Amino acid sequence: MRPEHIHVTDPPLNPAEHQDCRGVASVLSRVGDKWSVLVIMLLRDGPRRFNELKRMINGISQRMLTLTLRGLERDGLVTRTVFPTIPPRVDYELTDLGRGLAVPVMALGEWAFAHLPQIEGARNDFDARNAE
Amino acid sequence: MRPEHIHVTDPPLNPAEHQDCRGVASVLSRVGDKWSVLVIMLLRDGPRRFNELKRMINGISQRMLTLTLRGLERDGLVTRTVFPTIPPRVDYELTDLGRGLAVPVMALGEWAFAHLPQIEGARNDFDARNAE
DNA sequence: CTGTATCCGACGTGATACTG
DNA sequence: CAGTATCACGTCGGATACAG
Repeated sequence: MRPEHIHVTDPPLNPAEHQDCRGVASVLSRVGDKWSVLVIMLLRDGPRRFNELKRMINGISQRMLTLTLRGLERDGLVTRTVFPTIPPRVDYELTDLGRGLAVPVMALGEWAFAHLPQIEGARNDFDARNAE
Repeated sequence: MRPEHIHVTDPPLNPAEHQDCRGVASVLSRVGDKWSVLVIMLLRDGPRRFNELKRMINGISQRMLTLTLRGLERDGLVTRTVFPTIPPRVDYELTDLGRGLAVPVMALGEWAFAHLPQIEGARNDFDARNAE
């Protein structure tokens, strides 16, 4: 979920750029992980409770939802507010940063959705050629 | 990406939408993997040979470069052309599809770059609070 | 030069059981 | 309800050796 050391081009890269590269990669890897984007999209409509999210994402385990939300919270993309009631209630809500991230992610998602046929076609062709 | 194609709500989800969701996720996961985006960015300036890429991405193993390029080729994002010379020469080049993907990926990358300070700040705060 | 084959450790993910 | 703890398994990525 959080790959460090990403890449190091030879001489033409100063330490500052190197840091940036790793940082950007860490954000990209968050987008690529299995549940984060899904959670962000669900939170765009407003705050949600833990089990509410769990039910909406049919198929996620309690453990992975917790880990995903912790990761998003750590990056400042989501806030976690606990209501000290019984039974306990915890709301998760997108921060401004999280809503900002949602914009380019949506663009990427829409591109993916629009070109899914092409990509899946290419995969089928490739697999067919490879199977010969 | 439209919400209805992202989340997997419980009853209100037909098989077709579910397929779309998985497809989009597979594209997102490609963006999140360790080397693919980097390779795509390097290929934006034109075709490159295998070892040329390997040298540019100091730190990638031969194995991972091969696997990454195969994956990109399979998805129709990159073409692989072999020159039957001695020694052999193989050129990799972005397809139109690949160049198209580069656009939203760049947007995401620029957002990440611009907000890196905020994200890293949030991480530090979170880790500091957690360390208490 | 451009790969493939193999081994291995690290990590991500899920299932299950337990707690405040 | 909202987690934490533990285990088990599969995949990912790197190192190395070898091949066409």
